[in-house]
Amino acid sequence: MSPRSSQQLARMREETREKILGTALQLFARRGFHGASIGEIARQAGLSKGLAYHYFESKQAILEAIIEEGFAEIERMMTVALDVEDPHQKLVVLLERTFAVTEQDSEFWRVFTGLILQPDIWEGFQQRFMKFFEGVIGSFVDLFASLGFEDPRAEALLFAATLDGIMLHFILDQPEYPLEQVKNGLIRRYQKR
Amino acid sequence: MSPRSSQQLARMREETREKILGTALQLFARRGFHGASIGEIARQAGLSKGLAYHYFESKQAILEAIIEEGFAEIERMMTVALDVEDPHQKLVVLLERTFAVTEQDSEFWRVFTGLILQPDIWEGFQQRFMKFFEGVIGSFVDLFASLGFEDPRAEALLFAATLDGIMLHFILDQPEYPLEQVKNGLIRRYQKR
Amino acid sequence: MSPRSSQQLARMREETREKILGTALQLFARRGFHGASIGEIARQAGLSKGLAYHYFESKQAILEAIIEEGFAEIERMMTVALDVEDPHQKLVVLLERTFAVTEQDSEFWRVFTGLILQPDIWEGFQQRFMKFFEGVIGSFVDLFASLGFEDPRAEALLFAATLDGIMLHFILDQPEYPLEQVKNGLIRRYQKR
Amino acid sequence: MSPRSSQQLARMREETREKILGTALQLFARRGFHGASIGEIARQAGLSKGLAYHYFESKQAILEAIIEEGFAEIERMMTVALDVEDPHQKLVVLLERTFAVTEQDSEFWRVFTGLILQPDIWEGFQQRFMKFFEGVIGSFVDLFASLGFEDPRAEALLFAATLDGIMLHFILDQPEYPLEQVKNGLIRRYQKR
DNA sequence: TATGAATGAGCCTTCATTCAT
DNA sequence: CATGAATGAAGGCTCATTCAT
Repeated sequence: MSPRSSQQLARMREETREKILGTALQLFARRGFHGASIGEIARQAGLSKGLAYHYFESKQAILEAIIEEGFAEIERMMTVALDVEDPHQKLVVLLERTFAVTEQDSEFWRVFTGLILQPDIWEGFQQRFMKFFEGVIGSFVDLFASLGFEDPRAEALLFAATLDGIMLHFILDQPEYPLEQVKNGLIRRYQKR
Repeated sequence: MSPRSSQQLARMREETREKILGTALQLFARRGFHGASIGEIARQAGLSKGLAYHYFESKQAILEAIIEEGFAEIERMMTVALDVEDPHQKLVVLLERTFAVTEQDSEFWRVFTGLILQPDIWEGFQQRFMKFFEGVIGSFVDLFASLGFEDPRAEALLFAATLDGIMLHFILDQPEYPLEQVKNGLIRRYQKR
Repeated sequence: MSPRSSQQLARMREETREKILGTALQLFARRGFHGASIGEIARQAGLSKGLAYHYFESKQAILEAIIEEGFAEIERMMTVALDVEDPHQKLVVLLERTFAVTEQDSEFWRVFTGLILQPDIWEGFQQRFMKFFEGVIGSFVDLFASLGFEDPRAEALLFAATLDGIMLHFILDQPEYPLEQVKNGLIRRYQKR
Repeated sequence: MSPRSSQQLARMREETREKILGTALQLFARRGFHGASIGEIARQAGLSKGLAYHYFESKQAILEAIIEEGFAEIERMMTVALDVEDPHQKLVVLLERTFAVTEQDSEFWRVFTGLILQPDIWEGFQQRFMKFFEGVIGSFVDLFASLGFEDPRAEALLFAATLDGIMLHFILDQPEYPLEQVKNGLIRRYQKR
């Protein structure tokens, strides 16, 4: 009733929500969306199935929230790179941020990549993220243009593919993958010029 | 032994088998392994659920057959690249074959990538393919060594990531993705030296 | 913890559980374990198939619960006989109890005997009951020893066989079988001495 | 075409028939009627499913043939006992024959006992065998009457129960069960008088 | 907010049986 | 006589979702 207790309540709600989301992310990553069950998510999150449905109206809604929050964090982390003026510096910051995100949210990327590969599920998300990807490619093109590349679009596509390929390999090899070494290799490649 | 001409029988069996495998590939690609049902596969392949089980002992076995056949074809297509002596030429042939395989079997790659991302299902396949991937990376390292790279291992990792990233992007954008342009960009990059 | 009165809940659970077990016992008795289906059990018990699986994790588990509960009751009923000191009196009490159990739980005995005859299913239960049977035979041997039989082991085996044979015949002929008359015949046989 | 070859053919038919029946008996004994499948029977008998259906029109028919043949053999073996005049001698021969049959056809008895316990399947057989059982009990009554028992019917029931109980125990303990010892115990019991 | 009983559809799989050859 | 491809009906089991409390 008091503002204090309602604040506490809101915090608890938020904690439960995050608990569900975190557990679901783990299980989606391990078994895929169809392979993970709400029952297991609830049990592992330490709450009842019914309660899970108080927080999310469906399994699909849980997935949507995961993707939404994942992208919110990614955008948060990447905005830093946009402020850098010097193109060489910008590329370095961009790489550093990208690798940091990759490393930090590897479970999210696993789910996200799996999702994107499944037309049936991805369909509902597609439109929401189209602009995002186009924006990324666009800023890559601008970057490589200002770095003086002959064919900045081709280079941007290669660059994007390389980043996603690294992410994929990192997800799969996880603790063994030499992310740092690969990052430095990339930085060197674009500094040499 | 058999009252039916055994040749005719074998052909029928092979046709039905391929029909099941092809349909399953499509549906696994569209909905993922867990999302696709044997019922739908059978219906779309024009046969009864029971018959599908006459040909494959489980859903898992269908997936295994798909992966097995897919890799058989890939190995068939890639062996050509191994015969080329000149390193620059070899890299070009390698790229050409890789892109051809990517284009030809994009549905297979979609399923395969989705599979690799799902620890639960992948587990059973892992061992079978470990050697294959290690072999690929190994031959990439050799190639870049003979091309005179300072750190051929780092370059090989980047190269592999780039190829897989391109494959991923191609799968996702399919008819729009400028595969040819990207391929030429890559060839140019390694020819400049 | 629970929003429902937990007492009420426990009672409901127990009632549903017993309903399932009772119906399953009937159907296992009528059609055998493999011949009875969960669907039919559920329908006849007035609940959904899904709910049956909420209470028991498998058909096998239902059977196990039936056997477990059956034996619990039998042990409860037979312990009385153990307290009797005088051997003649003990044998009479033993017979009386045995025949009472036979009559009361004839459906259970039908299922149990069917089970014991099917190596595939019985396998999983064997160990659990070995000690029980050995104990029974052992106490029969002691009894006939204290009754002064020359070869108490041989007599115990015959006695056990007779009891099980009577049980079998009673199960099969049910309302017509002259259980009382047979019991008296047995008592007379061992009193004559 | 020649009488010789048609005889051969008949013998082959008979052999195949017996092969199916024998294999089915084994599997029914191990898994029960519902638990054994025609597919497994055919495979284990070394022939095709289709061929099995040339010999028996249904799974039920196989079971019927097993029971029919089993009883034919039992009747064949038991007729010897009927010729004996002296009651004491007759009882001994009867016991010896019974135990021989038990030992020789234990798999059959396992199936038969399991069958008799399952009202649903047994129903169809009941009438066919009612006379047989009544006849057996009747001859037991006569026997014990001529042996001078006060209540020959009660003794006959006990005797029958003992025999069936021994059979049950023998089936279950198989190689360990001291059949010989038990048989001698029984003979002694009835000789003492 | 929180629980867990309850449902019903659907999934993988098995199997008795039929039939073209 | 003999084969095995083919079917269709269950059967055991799972699971997203709802709902009374």
